[in-house]
Amino acid sequence: MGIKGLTKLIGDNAPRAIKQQDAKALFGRKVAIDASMCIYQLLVAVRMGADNLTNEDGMVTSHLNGLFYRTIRLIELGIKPIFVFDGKPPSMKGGELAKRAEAKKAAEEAAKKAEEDGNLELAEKFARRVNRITPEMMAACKTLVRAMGVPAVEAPCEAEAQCAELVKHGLAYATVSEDMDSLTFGTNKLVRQLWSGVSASAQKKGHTPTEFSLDVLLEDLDLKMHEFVDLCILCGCDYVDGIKGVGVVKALSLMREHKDLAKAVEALKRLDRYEVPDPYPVDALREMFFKPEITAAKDVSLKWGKPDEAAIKKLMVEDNQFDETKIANGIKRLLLARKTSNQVRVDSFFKPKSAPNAGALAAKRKAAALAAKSKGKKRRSPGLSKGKIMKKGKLGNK
DNA sequence: TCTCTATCTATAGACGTG
DNA sequence: TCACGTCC
DNA sequence: ACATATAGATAGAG
Repeated sequence: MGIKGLTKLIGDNAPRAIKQQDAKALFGRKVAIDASMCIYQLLVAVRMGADNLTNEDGMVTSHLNGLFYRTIRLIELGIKPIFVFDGKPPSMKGGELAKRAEAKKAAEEAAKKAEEDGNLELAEKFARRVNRITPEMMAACKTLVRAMGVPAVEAPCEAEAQCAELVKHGLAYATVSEDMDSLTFGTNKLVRQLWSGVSASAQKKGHTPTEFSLDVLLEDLDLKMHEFVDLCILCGCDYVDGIKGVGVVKALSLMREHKDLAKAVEALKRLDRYEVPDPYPVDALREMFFKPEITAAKDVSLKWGKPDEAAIKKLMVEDNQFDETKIANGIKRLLLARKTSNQVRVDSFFKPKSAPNAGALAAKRKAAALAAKSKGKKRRSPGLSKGKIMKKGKLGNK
């Protein structure tokens, strides 16, 4: 998912656009969270052996557990979350890409894909995915966060695109997701791995939230937004496969040369050692990022209210058999934390920490090696302790 | 030899307890 | 503080 | 979604 190799491209060519910082740096900020991604993560991770946690009816509840505690922690950190939920899957992901762009070739393409199991596989995966996370599960998540006094936004289509809309219009400071195509959708700030810096247990693992800045990245890559979107498509995205032999580096140089996806693709087609997906509907692909189906920011209202204690208990304890004492404790924490979150952010308080530049990946590795040797006690960067702790963890697991 | 891509492989949540 | 077991 | 997705490491192509 996302854009193939984009993280590396940014790390190598626009390291200024990447900042590693403590979750505390988001104090007082509103953040638009890609709820589906968050829920997927929880479903994967929270299990007893092979099975998820379930209620007495056998319905999965792993995601509720995580969502409950994560929301509490965010509020405790003074961060104002907005959970944004996916709507219907975009038509282009269902293999209908061609249908919209070149209706004639749709059938042909489907057949071809069945043979070489390119996009079709992706489509199947997507369908399976939708089946596993039931509408009831999503509904329960919305009920929970709303009961906790946190807004839940239902996107008409992709949550990523909706998050970007909220950020573009100042309703949120950043999108929280692991998916790099948030940037392609035009969010100016993207925070990845937020959860690493949120829960007490995750913080120990040494990971830090990473903030990407679109404006800086465009400046340092010397690309206009539309050229950046073209670049992302060329690298391979959710809507079209990449081209074999063309990675981020080649894609960037192609964009530098041609300044235009259509021209770059034409150039590749002329060299017959590249297999360009056919059809390659440039305009329709661009439209997926520039005109995604979203609810306009002006039609979205966000309210952070007082937790509805009874509603939380009904959902968690009565309907899903969570431990009453634990839930009560959580609610207590939530109520207490609300005082903190009502404080106003004072920007001057948050000095730009000159973060250990997450950027130049190669440089980082070198630095780590060097640091290991000299053991100088400069700033204790998360990167340093990370290595240690992770090694320990690895041994412990085995 | 070097740069870039393709391929392989390890890892995965949050909390309380002892 | 860490590693582990449990959460539903 | 541990019957997967991702990122970092490394092998290998050009």
